[in-house]
Amino acid sequence: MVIKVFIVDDHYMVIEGIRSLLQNEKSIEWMGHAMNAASCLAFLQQQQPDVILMDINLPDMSGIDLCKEVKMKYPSIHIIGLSSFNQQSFIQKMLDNGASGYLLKNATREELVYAIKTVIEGEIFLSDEVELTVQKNEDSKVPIITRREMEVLLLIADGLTNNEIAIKLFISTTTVDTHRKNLLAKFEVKNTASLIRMAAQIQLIPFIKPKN
Amino acid sequence: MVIKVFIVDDHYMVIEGIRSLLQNEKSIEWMGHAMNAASCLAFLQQQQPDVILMDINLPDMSGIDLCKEVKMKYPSIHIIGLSSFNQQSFIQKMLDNGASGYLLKNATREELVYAIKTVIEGEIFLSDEVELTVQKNEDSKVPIITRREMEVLLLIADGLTNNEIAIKLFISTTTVDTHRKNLLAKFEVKNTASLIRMAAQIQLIPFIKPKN
DNA sequence: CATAAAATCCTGTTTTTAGGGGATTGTTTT
DNA sequence: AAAACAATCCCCTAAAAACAGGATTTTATG
Repeated sequence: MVIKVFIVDDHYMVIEGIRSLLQNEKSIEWMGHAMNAASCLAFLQQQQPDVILMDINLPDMSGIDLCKEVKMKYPSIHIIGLSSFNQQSFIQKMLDNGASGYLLKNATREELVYAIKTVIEGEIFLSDEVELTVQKNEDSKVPIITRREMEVLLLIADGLTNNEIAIKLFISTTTVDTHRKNLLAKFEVKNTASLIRMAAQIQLIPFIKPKN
Repeated sequence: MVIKVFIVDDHYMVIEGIRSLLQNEKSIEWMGHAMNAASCLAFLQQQQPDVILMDINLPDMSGIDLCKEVKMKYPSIHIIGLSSFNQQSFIQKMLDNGASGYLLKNATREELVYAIKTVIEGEIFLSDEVELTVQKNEDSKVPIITRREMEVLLLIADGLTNNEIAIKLFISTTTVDTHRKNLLAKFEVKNTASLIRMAAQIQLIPFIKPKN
């Protein structure tokens, strides 16, 4: 049985690289590619692959969200996350959203083929380096914050003081301070600098700074 | 005349992708690849290509520094920067260090070939999108900070206070405060939160937090 | 060698955060 | 219905950062 593979990545060179790596594999059929989430979903309405290799960073939607949506609509498709970074937070989220594996972009042909064959069997595949990270950073879990805390976090990142945030949200400064304290506690950091850094790294803070 | 091309990238899939894209180009000869700066430099001691496609993010040394070193030792080699991100700061630094062009990883075969042929002529090649960014973000210029300011910035991002930084760097707390003031001024922000956010977004702060 | 830039240090004041305690009202969730 | 959570508010203290306005020494660089 031939395994039908589809890829979603916004880097043409990566698509081409994977295609090239797979072209001599008789047991794998290349179905094509999409360069964003929208065209991926459009493609899936026509045909369904067995495995999707999905980049984490897409222009229109994060791979994490796309993964969730695809698994909801087509539960039988196996998804392998794909990215350059060995970021435990992303890997965890992908797996939580139904992904069957995670592959780094410096993987070899052998790893790639093995990953596809593993997830088809219903098993989980993780790159060697990824597994190490998952074990190593087991303690550094992504904090669960509330909606209000998120609002406050974003305003802190925008450079507002507690007082300015209070005015903006029509609440007392002491309330803002409490939210801030909770954020520091949940992120297990002791000041704003570390808080913003962590939040930026796990991509809680959007890149484009909205003008007020 | 055949153009000899070499590539330095730590992502196997990108190497394979470029190789695949170039394999039918008769005017281009594939010399091979390196997956880090060290093996690139080792290779150059044996043979010299005409063009090097160089990733910005390498495991052992930044592409920006490697670019400088290569151009110093082998001025006749043309270097094209390669990365996933359309980051004006990196592009500028690469060009300052002697690169002849900058290509995004979502470039097509045509762009890739055109880029190689352009830089061989001694001209500068920039991806279309890159050129747009260079123009678009002309106002939001990347601040030029000194080495010491960079050290302080990283320690701030690590969550250290001025006093802790002072102890670490064997300088006075007031000096750290001055560096901090200069950082705020150069980034045109008014507090630490905005500073760290901006620094994280232009990728001045490394992802993997070094353990002290 | 002269000038500019970088790195160092200082004295203040004001504002903002961090840390330690609370407490009350709703809203989920079990 | 009780427990857990979210969101709101309060007091107090100490530490840290931001703001202002200096100065000196070292290190590059034309």
